[in-house]
Amino acid sequence: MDTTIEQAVGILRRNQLKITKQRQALIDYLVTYKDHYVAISEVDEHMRTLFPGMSHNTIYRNVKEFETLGLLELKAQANQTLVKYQCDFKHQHHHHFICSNCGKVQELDACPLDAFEAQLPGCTITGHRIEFYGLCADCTAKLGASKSLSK
Amino acid sequence: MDTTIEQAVGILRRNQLKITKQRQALIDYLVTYKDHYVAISEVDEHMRTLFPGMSHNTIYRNVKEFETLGLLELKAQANQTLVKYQCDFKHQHHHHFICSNCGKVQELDACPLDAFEAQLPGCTITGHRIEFYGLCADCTAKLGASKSLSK
DNA sequence: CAGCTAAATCATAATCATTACTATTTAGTT
DNA sequence: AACTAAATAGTAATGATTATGATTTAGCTG
Ligand SMILES: [Mn+2]
Ligand SMILES: [Mn+2]
Ligand SMILES: [Zn+2]
Ligand SMILES: [Zn+2]
Repeated sequence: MDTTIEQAVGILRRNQLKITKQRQALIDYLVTYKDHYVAISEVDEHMRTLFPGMSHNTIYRNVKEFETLGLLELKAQANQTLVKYQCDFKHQHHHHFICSNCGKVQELDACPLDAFEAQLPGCTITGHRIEFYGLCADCTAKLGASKSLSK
Repeated sequence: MDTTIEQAVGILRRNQLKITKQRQALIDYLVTYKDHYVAISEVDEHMRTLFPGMSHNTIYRNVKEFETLGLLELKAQANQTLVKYQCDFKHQHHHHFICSNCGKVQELDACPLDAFEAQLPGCTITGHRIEFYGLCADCTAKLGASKSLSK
């Protein structure tokens, strides 16, 4: 039974990508944020403290490459791309609840795709994104349910 | 019975915003794209052909202001913000199907919020986003259902 | 209609995330 | 140990968005 990191390295290997110390460190770092989105600029900043002078290009390129391998999930935000380690490499279909306060991501199951398909006769549905936002149980307990937060 | 544009102008008026020719033109332009997302850079470009030398600042500021008024919907994309005229000013809750080929947006009803709420005990759900992507009926007919498109 | 004033716009430049490019280094192989 | 394609470094460009201070104008008042 491989660790999460060994799984990731295995994926790189299977795709004939070289295992560089920069990529190792990138994976290590992202795994520690496994269930949170991180701004890519923070990733950039972190990598450049580990490897002073590391090229922005390298960081951004690897993040994108890792996404196409299914290692990471990217999420466009205003003026920022967010990065999250992929919850499951088997790509089991699921959706997310994201805490607006602590950033924690929880997985949800059940997918209402079928219900919506019926409303789109003649269309070809190639994908969908379903996300819920709010306060996780911990943050609800701490902050109360009365906070007004971004949708 | 007001036209769509008169409704929009009424909203500006009710919020004590001045009706400038720039804002008029911005509304006019966006109404013609009523059911499509447009890249804000295209909006910028268009406005600056109508008003040569118009300040980027003015365009971006107004777009954002219009969003807070519920006139527009914004959508973060990698390196670009997309803009769409709000389908309905009454803010009836609904979700979207977006054609990856022609960009047309169709509204969907039914909302699976309840089903997911049950999976989040103790959490406070403040919002959600549900979007489907693919080919609309027209594009499916034209292009066939065999295209592989971005999720 | 002329005058007033806060709001809006202009004009210009700065910021900041992301990307481009080319020289150099290195992982993985033989 | 040598080889080579792939990866990285180093440097600068690009392009969307925002900042700032001067100028103009919409809407109001008399
Ligand atoms: Mn997940
Ligand atoms: Mn709509
Ligand atoms: Zn689904
Ligand atoms: Zn809903």
